[in-house]
Amino acid sequence: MPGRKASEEQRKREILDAAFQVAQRQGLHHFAVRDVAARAGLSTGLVFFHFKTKDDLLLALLDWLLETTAVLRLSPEIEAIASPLERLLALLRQETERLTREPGRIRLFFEFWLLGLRNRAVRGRIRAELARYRAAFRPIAESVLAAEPERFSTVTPEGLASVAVAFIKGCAVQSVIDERFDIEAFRHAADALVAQLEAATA
Amino acid sequence: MPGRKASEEQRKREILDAAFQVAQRQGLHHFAVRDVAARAGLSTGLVFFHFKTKDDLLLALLDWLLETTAVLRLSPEIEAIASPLERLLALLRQETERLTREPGRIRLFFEFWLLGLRNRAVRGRIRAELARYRAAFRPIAESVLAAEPERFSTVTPEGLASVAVAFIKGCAVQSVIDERFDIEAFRHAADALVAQLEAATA
DNA sequence: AGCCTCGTTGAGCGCACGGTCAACACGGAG
DNA sequence: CTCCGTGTTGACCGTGCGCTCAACGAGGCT
Repeated sequence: MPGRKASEEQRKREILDAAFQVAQRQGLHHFAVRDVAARAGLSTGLVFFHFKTKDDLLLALLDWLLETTAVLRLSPEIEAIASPLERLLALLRQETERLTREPGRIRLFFEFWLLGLRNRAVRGRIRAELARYRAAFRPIAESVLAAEPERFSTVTPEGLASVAVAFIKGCAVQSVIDERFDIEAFRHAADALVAQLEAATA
Repeated sequence: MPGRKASEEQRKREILDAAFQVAQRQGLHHFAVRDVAARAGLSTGLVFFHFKTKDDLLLALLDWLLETTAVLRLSPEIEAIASPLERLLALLRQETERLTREPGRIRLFFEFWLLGLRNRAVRGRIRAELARYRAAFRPIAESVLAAEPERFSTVTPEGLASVAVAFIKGCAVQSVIDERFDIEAFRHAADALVAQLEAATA
């Protein structure tokens, strides 16, 4: 008897924990509410009592993932770095390291990303997350563009920020599906390109 | 009566055409063999007669997608370009343009990519496709590294090629889910970075 | 004690879908 | 014409899953 009359918030956490484990093991494609309940040691009806529908549960899981995953958010330490280019390098290192440390969370993010193609609510959250991500690169982009305004006249800060995001997401696309993908080599190459930027802004 | 006793190859093409349409409309998540048969105007049993199982049908669809999609293959015209950096620009332009012209195929590729996380046969094909893709950038990467060997001593051609692939895939990750994503701005920013490379190799 | 609220249960309904199969139709070989 | 192989059909089965619901039980309030 795994506890009766638990508080609502506590129960929801238990269920979300179980949902996260099920989603990681089976993927969203084979994500079944029954399995979540079983893993949490609860009845299926109770899960539907707290989350009215499967879609609601998935949305709550996505919100929880985005809130608790530092992967896609900026840590305070990195936000404190003043130099834009050093922030760029720190972000790049943080994200590429997490690809090997927490592949499950990244995979789950991409599962939701794909789900967002067909589900409006999910799509909105993924879009917001990517926009937040790009916003973190805006200071870097602006300082780069300010260094050579005539050469980069047609380049927008948002465009440059989206390139930076593409670096990381594109690395994930390759590494998530291929454990032999050499992330270290990718990181070195990216560092070299940043060095090019430094030469241009200096 | 949509034709009886068609040749095996012809029937398979009809079924694959229908499968492609169903996959594009419903996504692989809701891909049902029944729907494929209905769209092709055939019975469900016949689909299973030509493709023993749903997985077989999906694999055949993936093979067909990779063969017929120039998105992920190099067109002969681009292969003919001698200058590595111009090839890079041509590839970049071709791929970013296709993101707006054929979003369905790119979406389907990513659906298979995700399916590959849990299906070994699919994973093998996706890995091979990404490897082929990186191989196309090897000449560019090698010429860049040869220009400044001491600065890029720790950078491998494969690593630099994977960065190039990340450019494109990372752009797709953002644009596929957000029709307001400004691909033109991304292209301009990427062009500017290539210009930096040119300055370094010159 | 009596009762009301509400967290909790698990059997069960309805449906969608993968896969099967007995029957059938058509064409060609003998 | 008969017979056989093969393309073709669609009803059907089994299963898995989203979701419901009647029933239960543990506090708390009067």
